Amino acid sequence: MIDKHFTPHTTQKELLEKWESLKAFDYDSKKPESFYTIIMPPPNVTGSLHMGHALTFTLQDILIRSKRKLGKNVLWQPGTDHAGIATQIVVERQLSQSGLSRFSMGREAFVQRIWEWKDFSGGTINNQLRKLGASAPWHRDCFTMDPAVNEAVYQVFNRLYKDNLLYKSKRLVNWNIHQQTAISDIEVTHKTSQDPFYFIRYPVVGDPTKHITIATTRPETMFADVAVAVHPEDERYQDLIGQHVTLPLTDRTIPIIADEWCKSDVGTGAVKITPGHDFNDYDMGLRHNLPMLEVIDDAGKMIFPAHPDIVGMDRLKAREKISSILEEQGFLDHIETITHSVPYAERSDCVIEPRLMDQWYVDAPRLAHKAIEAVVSGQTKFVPEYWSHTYFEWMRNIQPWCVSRQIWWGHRIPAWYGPDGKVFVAQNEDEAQANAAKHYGKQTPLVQDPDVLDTWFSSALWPFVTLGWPNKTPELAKHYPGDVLVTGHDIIFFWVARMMMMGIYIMGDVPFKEVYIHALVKDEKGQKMSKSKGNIVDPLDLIETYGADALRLTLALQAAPGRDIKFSSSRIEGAKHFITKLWNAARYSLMNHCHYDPTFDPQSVEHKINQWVVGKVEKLKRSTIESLDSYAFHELTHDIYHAVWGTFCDWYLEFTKPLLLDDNSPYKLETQKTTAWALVQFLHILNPIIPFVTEELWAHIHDISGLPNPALLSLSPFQTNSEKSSGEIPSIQWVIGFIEEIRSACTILGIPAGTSLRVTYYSNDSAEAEWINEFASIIQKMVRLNSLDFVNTPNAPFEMGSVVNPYGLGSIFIPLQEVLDIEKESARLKKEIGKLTGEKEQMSKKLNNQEFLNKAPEEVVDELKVRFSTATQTIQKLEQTVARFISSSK
RNA sequence: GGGCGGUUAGCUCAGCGGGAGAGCACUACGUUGACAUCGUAGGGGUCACAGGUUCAAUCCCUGUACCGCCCA
Repeated sequence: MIDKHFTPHTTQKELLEKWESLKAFDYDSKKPESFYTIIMPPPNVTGSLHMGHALTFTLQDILIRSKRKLGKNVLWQPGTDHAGIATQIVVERQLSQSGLSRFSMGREAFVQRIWEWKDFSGGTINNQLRKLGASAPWHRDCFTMDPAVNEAVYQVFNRLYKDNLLYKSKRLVNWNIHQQTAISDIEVTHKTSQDPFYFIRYPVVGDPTKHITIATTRPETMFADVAVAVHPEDERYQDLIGQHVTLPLTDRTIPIIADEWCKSDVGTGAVKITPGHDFNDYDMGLRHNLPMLEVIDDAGKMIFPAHPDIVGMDRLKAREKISSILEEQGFLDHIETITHSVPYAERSDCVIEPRLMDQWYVDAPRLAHKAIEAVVSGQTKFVPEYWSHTYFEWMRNIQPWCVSRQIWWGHRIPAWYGPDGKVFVAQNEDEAQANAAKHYGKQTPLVQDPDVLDTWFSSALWPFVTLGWPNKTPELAKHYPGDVLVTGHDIIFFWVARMMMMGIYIMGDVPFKEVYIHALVKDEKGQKMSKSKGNIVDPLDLIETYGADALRLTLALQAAPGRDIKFSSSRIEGAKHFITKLWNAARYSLMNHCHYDPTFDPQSVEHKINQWVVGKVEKLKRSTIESLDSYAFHELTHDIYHAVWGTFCDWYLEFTKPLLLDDNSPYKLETQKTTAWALVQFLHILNPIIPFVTEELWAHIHDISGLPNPALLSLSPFQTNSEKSSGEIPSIQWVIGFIEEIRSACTILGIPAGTSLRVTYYSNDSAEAEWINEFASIIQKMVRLNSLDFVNTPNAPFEMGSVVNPYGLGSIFIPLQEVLDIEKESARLKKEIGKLTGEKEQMSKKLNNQEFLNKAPEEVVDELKVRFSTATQTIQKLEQTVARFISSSK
């Protein structure tokens, strides 16, 4: 017999080893020609598993395991990402502890150091995913910095360059001072902040009595001012537009210009224009053909032509200093406090400094066009659909994508420069040299661009480079486009959009047919989990404490579209209890020799209770597949949860106890086989969600049933019997209601548990007579009755101290003599009458409404009529009883 | 400022045109030969507010309030 409790630890360990040694989930392209593909969004190679990973990979694994069991040749392509800046930051921090920096080490040694770190910690996350139960073909693992991927990245870079979709340009970029690199728009976050708002007087040229007062949060950048702008309709400044002002502390004069962008109600309505250090000003500078000046260097320090007193200072320190200089010299009008938003670098938490620089850009607006079309036309669908709005919103306003990064960890840009700065973009250095020789007419030394590519550049190619592109591999032919990309909404811009653009550009087809966007995992209070808040829940701790199955089940139960998951321990405890329940149901079945017979035909069963459970299980199997196809993970899991706990454990197993205990029952063997069959079906359905415990039980069932060692449950096909849908079995539903009715009455009346009950059912309905007769022993057992009789008359007699409970077409009669508390019973009946009367009134209102009868569908009207008459009869019966109580007690 | 989502039982959330649901928590009873990580039953909700559409609205539409997220 199997143990009393499921022990996740041992099972997980054993099964992981078994799956590994059997190469259970390895990919074989020769398998059936019906494919199912998910490309794993690659996690950071040196990262470790967090709750977001746990959710996304659990959902993907549920899809993959389900499709595998439904007979598809599945490919769940694993892989990891080099995560340029993030990884470099980690290694730089390690170095700084021993007083080193990347600059002191030099590029080659530093990159070598990162590779060492990658080799050391690189397997971690994949191993953690294995612990979660992820059934990926790990032998196909890919890394974004693999030589093959590097080749592909270079090829795409070259192709984009030749097609004029990639170019180098001097523009304003988001400069990360700490990392000394440019970053893209979406790596910048804006934080609301309260800061001083400086009002500064700029004297008007030619009229010493006049000045224009501008307001700014960044006075230190004034030395790069090239204009003052006002709104063209701002009445205060009409006479000044076109005139010039002297830039305080300098002898430069700059024009006053008019531009619609200016907001008259912010500050004084006049704003200084610094195209070299502000994005809005940069755009205005282009519109008005203004020069662009710089006063801050790449380390955030002030440079010439700033005031000599602040040159060399950090820009934030310089701000205070220049404010006091302005005040001394009488230019500072006053200072207010303003609430505004300040751009920060997401990863290093420092204020972004917009700077003018040469960077490589991908012409995203041109690539976006087809990527938008693909979603409009439905080639790629978002689930839930509304996320497409977010996608469209971003794609339609997309800016050129800055892809160069001034860091060392990543794909070095395949561009080489000649002595005169002429650029040679090539697949490799040899090719660049050859081109240079052709260009210069002789061998010429070249220098490779020092920058690397944005990590997302390689991630964007992931859906096809992992399949072998640019080689024409069988995998590429079979698995592109993939079926679905599963990810969180925070990643739509990063992954989805870029994969779409690159997939369509390179492959001529979308990278996936559907994008399933799931929620984010938050803490118990709904706050984002973060290290600084200290509210991180570690999925590995949860696996340790509750088991991987419990974690997976918890996440799946809560994965309703559009809602974030608030994670709490009470939830995962509930999931663990479910697993225990399943385990015990199996244990009980095996104790009762419910041996599994693979040749058993569930459609052949004769006992109604067996027919009933077969019908329920078949229905569950069908709904499971439907839920899966619509990514309704929570629906799927809830359905199974209630089928196992409610239908199977609470009713079926209790119902069949008398059949199993009676050695003479002609239905004993059938019931044993049905029980085992149902259990095995549950294991099949549950396997994709909770793979460990189901696999373990599957082995036990085969073992105890005397069957040979079976194939893994995870690899055993799951079949549905869609055409044979067993109809409802009305008798069982009736009996369940009957039992509930008696139990409820007993509890409400406070009947002591041990009271011996002799129940009689009064009805003149022949079907009900049959059902009572058929299920008498089962009912007696489940409600613990001493006897259950049937009398073929519609009305139960009135007897003082007895309960008469209307049920079905008749009445349940329970003599209680001295045990019954008349007061309680009257109260119970009156409450019931009140409730029913309310319902009845509402129904009669509808039934008296001619328009309802005319316009409502027939079945709705019919159903209401039935409910109305039932309620009417029940009320009548209840009122009779109450009336008798009253008359008897007088 | 623009966009998206949310407001349903004490808590966390399903449902989304025709009888208000689940899990957890709570109360009472219960060691009936799988399970106390359990069983049985019970209490608890003008489905944010105001209009509208409809025979019928928690569900659709409009507006208001509050909460959250994204973008500028």
